[in-house]
Amino acid sequence: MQTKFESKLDHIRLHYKMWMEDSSGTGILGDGKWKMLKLIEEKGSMKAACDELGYTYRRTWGNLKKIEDFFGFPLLEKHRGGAEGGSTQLSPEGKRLVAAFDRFHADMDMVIQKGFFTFIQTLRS
Amino acid sequence: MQTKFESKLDHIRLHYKMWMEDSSGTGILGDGKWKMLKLIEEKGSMKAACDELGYTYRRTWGNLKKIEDFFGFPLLEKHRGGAEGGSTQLSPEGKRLVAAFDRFHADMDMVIQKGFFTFIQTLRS
DNA sequence: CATGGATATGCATAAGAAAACATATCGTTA
DNA sequence: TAACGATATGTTTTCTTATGCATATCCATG
Repeated sequence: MQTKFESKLDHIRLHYKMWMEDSSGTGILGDGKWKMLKLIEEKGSMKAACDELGYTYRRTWGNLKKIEDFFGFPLLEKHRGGAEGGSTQLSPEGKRLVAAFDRFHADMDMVIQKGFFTFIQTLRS
Repeated sequence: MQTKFESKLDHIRLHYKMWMEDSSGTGILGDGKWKMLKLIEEKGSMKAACDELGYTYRRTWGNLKKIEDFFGFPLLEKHRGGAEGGSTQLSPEGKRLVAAFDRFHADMDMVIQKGFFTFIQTLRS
């Protein structure tokens, strides 16, 4: 055993969250909404996406409204009625936003894991 | 105006949190405890640090206990009694842990800000 | 050896977020 | 044109987590 920390280091798991707020502190985009937007696009439906992620429709609807309220234009194209009851997909802007965050998130995943590895090594030696 | 996003981009602020958990999901170290540990060392007292950060002593005490319970050795050297009532400072292990997290956090601050800048630029062009 | 002020810790309460519940609306299709 | 299923949104309940409160303990110093 090198340092007192040694025996515990393997049991430490890193987590992180990134999110964006407007100047009043309202949450605009974070991991939760990001995943939700992606899944909505995949499923073609808010309800289906909520069911899969285990979120309540009510909450999701409110959260997504915040983003659109902030930007002032829709990120989602929602349709009501029809045989399927309705459907939802990303607007072109929604797609752009998600794609940008995809990239950002992928980059950060990489550097943060690397930084964490260094952190653990520091405590080890 | 280049894209629909343009007028809002200046009002978006990035936030992030990093924290570590043990395998049962108990929070070990994160921004809150990290800042608290640093301030305790600076002030030489848990109470003084809590007052400055606006945290309740009760909560802080409980949070710090979790870390020490996880590691199984003290990160703080606490002293009760005396003219000053008591005092607290970091143990050598506490200092090591804080120093390692300092470095980690500084590195991440840099890359995340850089990544965020790129994210905004992506939406701008 | 009495005092003061910080540490130590249980417990009761309040605040805030999420879940649950309830209903209305919409519009395509059978 | 009746019905179905998803979107839309207000209201209530639940739960987690922080806060507040109370009280005990400790011990260098005057």
